[in-house]
Amino acid sequence: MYNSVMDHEATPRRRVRDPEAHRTAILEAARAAFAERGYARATIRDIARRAGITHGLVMRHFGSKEQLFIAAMPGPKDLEELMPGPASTLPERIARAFIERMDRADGNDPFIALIRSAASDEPTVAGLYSAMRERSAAAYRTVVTGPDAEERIDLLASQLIGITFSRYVIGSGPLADMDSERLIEFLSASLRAVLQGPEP
Amino acid sequence: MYNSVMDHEATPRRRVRDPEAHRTAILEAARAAFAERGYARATIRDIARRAGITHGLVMRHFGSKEQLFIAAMPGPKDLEELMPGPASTLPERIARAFIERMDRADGNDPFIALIRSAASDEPTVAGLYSAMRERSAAAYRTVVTGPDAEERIDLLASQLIGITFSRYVIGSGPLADMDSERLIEFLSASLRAVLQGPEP
DNA sequence: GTTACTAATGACCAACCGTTCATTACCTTT
DNA sequence: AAAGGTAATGAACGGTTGGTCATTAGTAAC
Repeated sequence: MYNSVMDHEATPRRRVRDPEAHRTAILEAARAAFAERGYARATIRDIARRAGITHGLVMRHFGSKEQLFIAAMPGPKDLEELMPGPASTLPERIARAFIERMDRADGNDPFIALIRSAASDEPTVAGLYSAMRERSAAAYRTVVTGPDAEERIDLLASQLIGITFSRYVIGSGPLADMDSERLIEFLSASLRAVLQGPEP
Repeated sequence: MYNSVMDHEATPRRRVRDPEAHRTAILEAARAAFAERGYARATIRDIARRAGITHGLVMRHFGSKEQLFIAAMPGPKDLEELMPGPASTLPERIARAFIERMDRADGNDPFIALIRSAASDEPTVAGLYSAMRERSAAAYRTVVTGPDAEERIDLLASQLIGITFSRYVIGSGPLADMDSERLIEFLSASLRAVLQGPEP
């Protein structure tokens, strides 16, 4: 009477006792679920289903949905990989590092999962963008000079954010289908314009 | 026993009979709620509370949450305003039209509300970006020529998307604080680089 | 074979959601 | 003043969610 939904299966589930394997399976399933549905719409029951276990076990391993999200998502290290430190030939290096890393990432990549999750949850999206911007600033502050350096760096980050959504979040259309090398060329030209500033 | 949540108030609510005023109040409240919490997390009860009426009345006026969302959000006209048709001096006109329109918009602007909603809901974000891209293509296809015109247009759209998130969704940091005129100059230079393509 | 430990299960709960609908109160028309 | 129409209310419902917990079943040690 209380719960009209079947929360059980017809035949009792065969028990597999393997906590470590289950833990990693949950993390993988969580990344996929958060990426597909976003944090708010992803459910623990769905994550458990993907991992081939019950939702009670997910709670046992990670305590709460939020702790599971934190455990599944990447830390600052991944951002460092995306935007490596100062380089002499700036635009090309920045463009190449970003595009090549993102193009290589598969569906289970934690950074891709974070970006897709961010598209569905407000606190997450704010955190992601501030992280990307802060990382851009930390990486390029020493090589981007001038009185408006901070603004140029922010414009740089905004370009990366725009590419990210068009190519990796939506995942279809001309930009998504574009060859990596040509995209890097275009992005380099565009970043150079931003870093050099508006010249007549 | 069935519903443990209080769905009523202690003293009966004083009834105000004004369907038109209520309708517009609901639409305003809906834009605010969707912008703040995203489509999925926004609730009809909260929208009704903001509008000063009951959630039953929201259902009466708009039938369902989805229909309310559609009614509250802007149509293609707003995108036309954001990205006007072909112009001779492309980058400057594109940059100016976009930035000036967005900077002018207040918190209740339907387009701002749509963008903020998109940051919290997956179907919405996909719809928004495809709309922005299609509008970019329709607006600039006749003036952007060459074999890779579609890709350049898509890159243009991605830059607008990136600026949108950094400046208008997050709303803080160097790019958000930047003077409109300087931003237009920077964006023009960046768009020119994309539209002209990578030249050595 | 028995015991002890704990991984794993699944029934249950409280809260909240969108939606429905009988009831009520306001306003206009007679 | 009575009636009719309908704007507005709020109780109820079915469904889903994150979280709890008593029970069960694998497994290793003795």
